[in-house]
Amino acid sequence: MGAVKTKRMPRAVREQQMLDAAVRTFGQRGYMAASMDEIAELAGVSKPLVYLYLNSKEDLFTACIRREGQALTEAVRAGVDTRSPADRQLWDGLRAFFTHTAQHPDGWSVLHLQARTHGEPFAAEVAAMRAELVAFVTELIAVTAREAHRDPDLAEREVAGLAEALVGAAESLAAWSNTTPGVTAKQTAATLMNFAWAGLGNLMEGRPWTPPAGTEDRP
Amino acid sequence: MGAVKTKRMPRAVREQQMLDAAVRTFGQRGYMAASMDEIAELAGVSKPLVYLYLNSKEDLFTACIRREGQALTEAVRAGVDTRSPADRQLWDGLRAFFTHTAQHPDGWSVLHLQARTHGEPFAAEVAAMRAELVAFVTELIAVTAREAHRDPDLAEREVAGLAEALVGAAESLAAWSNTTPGVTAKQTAATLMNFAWAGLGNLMEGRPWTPPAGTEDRP
Amino acid sequence: MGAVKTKRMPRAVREQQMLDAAVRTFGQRGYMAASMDEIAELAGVSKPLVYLYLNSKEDLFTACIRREGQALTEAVRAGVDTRSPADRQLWDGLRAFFTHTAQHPDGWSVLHLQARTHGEPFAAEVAAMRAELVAFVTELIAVTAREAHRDPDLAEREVAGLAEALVGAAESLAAWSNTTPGVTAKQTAATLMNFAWAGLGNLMEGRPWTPPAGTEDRP
Amino acid sequence: MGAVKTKRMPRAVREQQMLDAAVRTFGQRGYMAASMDEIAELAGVSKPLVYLYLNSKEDLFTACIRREGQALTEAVRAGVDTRSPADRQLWDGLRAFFTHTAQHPDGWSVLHLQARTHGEPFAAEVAAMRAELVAFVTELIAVTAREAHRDPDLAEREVAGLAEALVGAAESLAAWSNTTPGVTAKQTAATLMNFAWAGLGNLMEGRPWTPPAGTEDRP
DNA sequence: CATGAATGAGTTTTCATTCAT
DNA sequence: CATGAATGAAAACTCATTCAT
Repeated sequence: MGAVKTKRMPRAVREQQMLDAAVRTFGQRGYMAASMDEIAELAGVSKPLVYLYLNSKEDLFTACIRREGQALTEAVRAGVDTRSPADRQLWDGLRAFFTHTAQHPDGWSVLHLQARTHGEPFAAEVAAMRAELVAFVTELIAVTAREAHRDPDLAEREVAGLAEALVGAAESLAAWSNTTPGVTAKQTAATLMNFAWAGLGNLMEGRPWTPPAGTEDRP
Repeated sequence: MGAVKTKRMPRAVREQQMLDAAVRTFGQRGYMAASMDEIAELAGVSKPLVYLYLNSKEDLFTACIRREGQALTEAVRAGVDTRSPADRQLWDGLRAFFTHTAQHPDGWSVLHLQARTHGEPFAAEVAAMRAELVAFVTELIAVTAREAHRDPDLAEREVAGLAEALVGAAESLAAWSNTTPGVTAKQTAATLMNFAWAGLGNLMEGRPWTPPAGTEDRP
Repeated sequence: MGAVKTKRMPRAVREQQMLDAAVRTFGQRGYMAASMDEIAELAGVSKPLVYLYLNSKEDLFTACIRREGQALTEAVRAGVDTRSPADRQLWDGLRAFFTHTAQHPDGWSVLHLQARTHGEPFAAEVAAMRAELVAFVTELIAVTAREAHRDPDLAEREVAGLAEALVGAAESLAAWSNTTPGVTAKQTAATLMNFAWAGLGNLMEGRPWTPPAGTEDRP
Repeated sequence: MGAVKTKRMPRAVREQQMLDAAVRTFGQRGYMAASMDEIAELAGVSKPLVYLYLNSKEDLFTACIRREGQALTEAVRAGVDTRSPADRQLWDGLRAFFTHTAQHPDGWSVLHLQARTHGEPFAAEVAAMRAELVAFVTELIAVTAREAHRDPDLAEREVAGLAEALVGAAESLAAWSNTTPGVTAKQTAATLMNFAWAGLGNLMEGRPWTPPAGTEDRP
C-alpha cells in the first residue's frame, strides 16, 4: 500500500502546496476564471482547508503575488554583485530576470498579467515590487550619470522615465522570449542590453555595446 | 435640463453608445468582472437590447477590441509621414501613440491589459494589431540599417527583438505616463526616443538624440 | 423588379401563412422551444403583425391545434361513407387517417405530441377533437353490437374502453408507420384492421379479417 | 410536528428526494416549463445542490427517465411468469403495467409524454425501454403463431405491426384509465385483453376471450 | 485536523410582448 | 397597414463561502 493520500503534513508544507496549485491555476486560467474548487483539487486538499489557511480568494491571490514577487526579486538580487560597474550590474540583472521568468511562466503570468488586470488590492501589491526593480535601475542610471558628471542635466523625472522604459522593455521581452521558440534568456538579455546601452543610433553606426569580460554564467 | 432618457435612436447610434459603455466598463473592471448589467445601465439601455445588437459578452468584447485597435492604429498612421527619414517617422509615431493612449485610457486598458489576459478569442485579435505596429518599427530599423550598410550583421531575429523591445517600452511608458501626473505625451515620446535612438551609454556621454527640425505639433 | 417581398396580402391569406409557419415550427421544435421570432421569420412577416392577427403565443398555438384538428377530422369524415357496413366504415376511416397523418407530419406532431404535453388550455382543445373520433368509433362498435343482438351484455364503459384502445392503437401506429421506412398507409390500416376486428386469437387460428370488396383507393 | 427542514442527509437520500421532485414537476409541468427553481424548492434543497448532484437539467431529466423506466420494466417483469402460456403472460403483463402506471402517474407522464416530445437525448432513452416491451410482446405473438403452425404466413413486419398496435393501445389505455374515474387496472387489462386476443369481430359474435384460471391477484 | 453537505447572491442569456413611427 | 426599437421577467447555471460532524 503506497501513500495514496499523504495526510497530516505540517501546515507550512500544506500552504506551499496550495500556493503552488494557486499560482498554476491563476497563471493559466486568470484570476476570475480560476475557481477555488479547482485550486483545492489540484492541491489535493479539501476546500475548507484552503479557507482555513488562506482566508479567501483575494487573500490567496495576494499571497501568490507576494510569493512570486519575492522569488523574482531575490533571483535578480542574487544575480547582481553591487560592487560591479553599472553596465555589468544591469547585464547580470537582466540575465537573472529573463532566466527566472522563463523558468516560472505561471508565476510571471500572475505578476505581469493577472495582478495588473484585476484592480486595486492586487495592482498595488505588484506595483510595490515593481517599484523596487525600477528603483534599482534608476539608481544604476543615476550612478552612471554622476560618474560621467552628467548629474545636473538629467532631471529626476527624465531618469525615472528612462528606467521605466528599460523595465517595460524587459517585461515585454520576457513574454516575447517565452513564446518565441529558440530564444535563450542570455540572447534576450544581450538584445536588450544592446538596445538600452548603445541605442539604435549607435548600433546602426556599428558601435554596439560589448558585454564586459568575465560575464559567463556563474555556477 | 437635458434629455435624461433619450429614446428610439437608430441602431448605429445605439451601438456606439453601447461600445462606449463597454469599453469603459471593461477597461476599468476587467473583462470578467464587468457585468452585462452594468454595461447596459451605463449605456442607458436594457440588457436585451445589448444582446440584440451585440450578441454576447464575447462578441461585445471583441467589438470593443476591434474598434479601439483600429482607432489606435489609425491615429498612429495618421501621425506619420512615410516619406520622412526613419527617426522622424519613429518620433512622429511615438507622439501620436502616446497622445492617443493618453486620451483613451480605457481603450488602452482594454487593448493592453484585458484583451491579452483573457485567452484565445481575444489575444489573437489584439496580437494581430500589435503585429502591425511591430512590423512598422521593424521596417524602420531595417531601413536604417540598410542605409548604414549594416544589413549583413543584424540577424533578422535580432531586429525583431529590438523592435519588440521598443514597442514594449512604449507600451509600458503609456501606462506610466497615464498614471504619473504632469507628464505630457510629448515628453514621454522624447524620453523614449532618446533611450531608443541614442541609448543610455550615449546619453551618459552627453550625446543625446536630437529631435529633427520641424517637429512641432501639427495643427 | 420582381416581387421580392409580397406585400399587402389580404388578411386571411397572411393568417394562413402564419399558421403554416407556426405548425411547422411547433411541430418540429415543440411548443416551448419554438420562438415567435422564428415563426414570424418563417412566415415572412414582422413579429408585431403576428401579434396583431393572432394575439399571443397561446392563441397562435390554439389556432394551430384547431386548424390541424379540423383538417384531420374532415379528412377522416370525407373518407367514410356512413351508409357502408361498420367494418367497411372503420377500414375506410383508418385508411384516411393514416394517409392524412403521413402527409401532414408536423400537424400530427402538434396534435398528438405537443398539444398533449403542454397543459390545460391545449390538452382540452385536442381532447375535444379526439373525443369526436372516439365517439365515431364507439358508435360503430355499438351499432355492430346491436345488430348482433349483443347490446345488453356490453356495458357502455366496456365499449368506451374498446374504442379508446382502437384509437390509441391507431395513433401509435401513425407514429410507427411514419418512422418505419417502407410501410404504406394502406398496409398499416390493414394491420390494425386485422388486429382489431379479428383479434390475435383468430389470426393465430388462420381466420383473419378480410377486407370487404370494393375497398380500393378512391380517386 | 414533523421535521420541517431535515438537514444534512447523505447524498444518496438527497438524490432520491430530488428525483422524486423532478419526476413530479416534469410530469405535471412538462420538461421545458419545469424550472430548476421549482424542482429544488419541491425537493426542499437549494438549486446549487441539485446541480452539484445531478449536473444539469438535461442530466436530471435523463436520470428521471431512467429511474422511472427501470421501475416500470421491473414491475412488468415481476408480474409475468415466463413459463406460463402466452395469453396468460400477456394478461399478467398488462395487469402489472396498468397497475404500475396507475400508481405512478407522473412517472408515466414523464415516460410516455415528456420524454418523447423533447428530442434526441431523451427520445432515444425511452425508445430503448419501449423496444424491450415491444420485443417481449413480439415474442409472445411469434410463439403463439409457431404453436399454431402459423409461422410461415405471418411476415416479420406484420408481427412487428401487431405488437406495436398492442403496445400503443396499452399506452393509450393507461392514460385513459388514469383519467376515467372508477376504472380499475384489472378492468382495463381485461378490456384490452379481450380486444387484442378475441378481436372485435369475435366479441360481437359473443365469443370473448376468457381469462385463464388461477388469474387472481397475487398476494 | 479535515471534510461532506449546503447555500445566497450573482452571472449570462432568452423570450413573449409592446410602443412610436 | 407594417415595422424597427425597446424591455420586464425569468431561465439555467456557477461560485465563493460556511457549518456540523
